[in-house]
Amino acid sequence: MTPTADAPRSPGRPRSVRADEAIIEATLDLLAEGSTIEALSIEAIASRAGVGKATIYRRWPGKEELFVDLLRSVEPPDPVLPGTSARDDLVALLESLRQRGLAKRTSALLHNVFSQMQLYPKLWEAYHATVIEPRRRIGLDALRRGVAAGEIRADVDLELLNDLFVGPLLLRTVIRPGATLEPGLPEQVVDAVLDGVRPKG
Amino acid sequence: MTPTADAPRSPGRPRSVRADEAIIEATLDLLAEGSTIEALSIEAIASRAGVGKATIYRRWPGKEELFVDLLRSVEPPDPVLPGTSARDDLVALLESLRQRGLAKRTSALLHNVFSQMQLYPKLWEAYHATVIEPRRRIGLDALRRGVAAGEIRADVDLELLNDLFVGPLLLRTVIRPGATLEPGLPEQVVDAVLDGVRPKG
Amino acid sequence: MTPTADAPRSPGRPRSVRADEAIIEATLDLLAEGSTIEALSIEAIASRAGVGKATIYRRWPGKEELFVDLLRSVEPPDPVLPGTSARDDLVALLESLRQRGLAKRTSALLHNVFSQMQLYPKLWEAYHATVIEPRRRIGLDALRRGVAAGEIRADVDLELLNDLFVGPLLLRTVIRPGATLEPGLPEQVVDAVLDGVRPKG
Amino acid sequence: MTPTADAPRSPGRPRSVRADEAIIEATLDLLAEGSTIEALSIEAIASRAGVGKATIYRRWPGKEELFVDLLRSVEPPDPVLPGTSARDDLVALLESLRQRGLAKRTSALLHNVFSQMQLYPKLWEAYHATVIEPRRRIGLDALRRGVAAGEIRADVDLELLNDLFVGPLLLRTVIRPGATLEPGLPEQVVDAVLDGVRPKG
DNA sequence: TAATAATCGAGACGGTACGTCGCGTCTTCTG
DNA sequence: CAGAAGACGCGACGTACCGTCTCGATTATTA
Repeated sequence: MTPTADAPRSPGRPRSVRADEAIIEATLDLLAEGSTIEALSIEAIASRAGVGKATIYRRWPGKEELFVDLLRSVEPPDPVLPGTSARDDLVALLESLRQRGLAKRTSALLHNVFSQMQLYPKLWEAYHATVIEPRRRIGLDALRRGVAAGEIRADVDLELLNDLFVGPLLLRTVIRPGATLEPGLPEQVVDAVLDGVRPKG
Repeated sequence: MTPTADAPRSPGRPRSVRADEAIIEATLDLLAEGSTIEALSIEAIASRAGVGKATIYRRWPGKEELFVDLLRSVEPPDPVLPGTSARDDLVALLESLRQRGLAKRTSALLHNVFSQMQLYPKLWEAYHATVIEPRRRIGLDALRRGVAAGEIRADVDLELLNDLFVGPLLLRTVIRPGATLEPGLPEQVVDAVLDGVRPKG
Repeated sequence: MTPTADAPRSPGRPRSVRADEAIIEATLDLLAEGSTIEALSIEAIASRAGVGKATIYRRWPGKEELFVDLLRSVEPPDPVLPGTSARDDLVALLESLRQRGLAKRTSALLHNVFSQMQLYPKLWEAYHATVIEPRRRIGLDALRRGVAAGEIRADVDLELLNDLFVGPLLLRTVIRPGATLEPGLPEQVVDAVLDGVRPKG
Repeated sequence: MTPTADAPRSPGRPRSVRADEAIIEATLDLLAEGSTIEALSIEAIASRAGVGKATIYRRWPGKEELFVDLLRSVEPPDPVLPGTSARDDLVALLESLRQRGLAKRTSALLHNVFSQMQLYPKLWEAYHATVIEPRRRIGLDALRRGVAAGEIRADVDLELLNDLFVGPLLLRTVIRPGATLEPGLPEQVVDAVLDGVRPKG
């Protein structure tokens, strides 16, 4: 993950750890001060970090890659599912989404970067591949187990079903920031989708 | 809405409607050709539109404001619901969302602009108030009629239910822009949420 | 000379004399405030004069032509030569040059415009044709009369001779602006060139 | 003189000498092609020189300062006088003036830049001190030797006499560009001023 | 211990786009 | 008609960053 991963030890002066830290620190500082990604120039980072521009480019190909590393470092770990039932797994999954949504709202940095991420294709793709997709896969696995266990109908498109569960949370977090993310939300969503909303009988 | 809204008629030559259109058209063209917003320079728009840069800056303070107007200009009109049943209404509502997602241009634009807008609270609020909220209200009304008609359980949170229907479509359009939006999707979503996904019996 | 010269009286609303005056006045004001010709935009003149730009362009094709009129209005009249002798005529001619040189030094406007004139070919040519050339012709005529009267050798190139007389004055006025232009200068120059500077006998 | 004068060696990549030369060369080219100074944009110079605009602005604050340096760079070296006689010295001096006037580039440049310079007193003074004054001094020395050798009357104001010799050449070069600067001109001027133009006897 | 080699801060390089200003022309409405 | 007002397409302004490229000066490892 970090740019100074262990290598076969090459000759010459090694990369400065102080520079690594100074770059990261300067970037976080500038983001915390409210800079947009667009306004956050490599030149500004280098200047703030007291570092040459080339020192940054030596570590990352561009702005976006730097942010990918930055984002991954603050992303919470994948949720661990209880495995007791499909319902429990789905609730746990949505709960972790909810927690992140809450964190996102409290962390200026996260909010700042998240909302701009889609403008930077490489950044978005990297985030998609390393964060969103794995988590989607976890959800699909849980659904498959649910089908196998007879908890979920076998004739439903699981991709769609997954979106059915995740959609509302993501909508409230990303599309409609400010919406409520109250504690019971995951259960509500899961039960509504599992049971349907037609009157019984 | 448009920059040349009706005014008390100021002196001097009036803004050219042809220029208005040329700018909008050029921007949509460039976006449709795959330009990201950050790669979409005012200079390129002006050149493509056959218009001076100042003519653009005379209308909008910057790129962001231009995109908000653009967004509104491509926004399809509110859907007309058949009113035959809650299911039909919801399908019609989601179908209009799907159509919007399909329009390649519109989708690229939505995808690009949505996040940017969140950085400008007032602009986001304006868009929210004039586009998102009315449509949400239409959905909520349909759901209320469904409850009254006995098609939907009375004990469900309608706000949440609305998100349940809309979430998947928005997720696929905005969050996961490459995802499929096949013709039957609205029906699938509506039926899945109405019926639930537990095995029958 | 003025833009509103007498004409065959055309139909429609006549040119406003107030506008004429306002334009001239505004230009002189701006020059007096120290604006360079370059910084003196038509836009600034129009704004200062409370006049539309088209009103200026209706009178003069461009900036330079406006200045030509302005310059001519402050240029002293051609000198009247006594005609008593070639020497007297030349002294009178150079005296008028000297007077203008003195005026140029005292008038910020003249100094300002003169020193920039050469940058504006049309302005310079117009000035050359209407001011410099006629005065040169007057000098040449005086020289020819001197030759005819036997005061000046017949084998001298009169064009060159004229430059010999005028050169020093122009040099001190234009090229070396701080140089002295003391009262007796014209006589000194004329006598030196007429008599030569070799020791007598 | 050049913008890259010897300095205590500052950190960072040093200014490119190739860029220096390319800028100077491009400007001279454009001037030689007949561009007026006002038509000579920094953008055109940069483009012609294959250089970024910033590279020019890094060296000179603006157009004016660039031209001063240019002027000095094309200024021919001070003439070497034969010393055989005052007449020979003066002819040599004027010949060097004539040569300078003939160089098409230099002439165009001189004509264009001279006046501009007068608007910037310090720049003018610098040019005066380093170019004009030394050359004037050379002329004055030659005249003094002429007086000492009995070639020139002792009662003439040498300052004025110098202007008498130099004036015509400068007039034709700077004030009346396009005038003839034929080969024999220096001799003609020197002889005319030395001998006077009154009929002999 | 010396040579070698990759690093460091610094800053110049050729570019692209920025947002502004003025050009000279062209509408619009008002006198 | 001419007036002012001001928008139009155009092109240059001077600035900010881009990502790359020298510089002289440090550090390490290898010989």
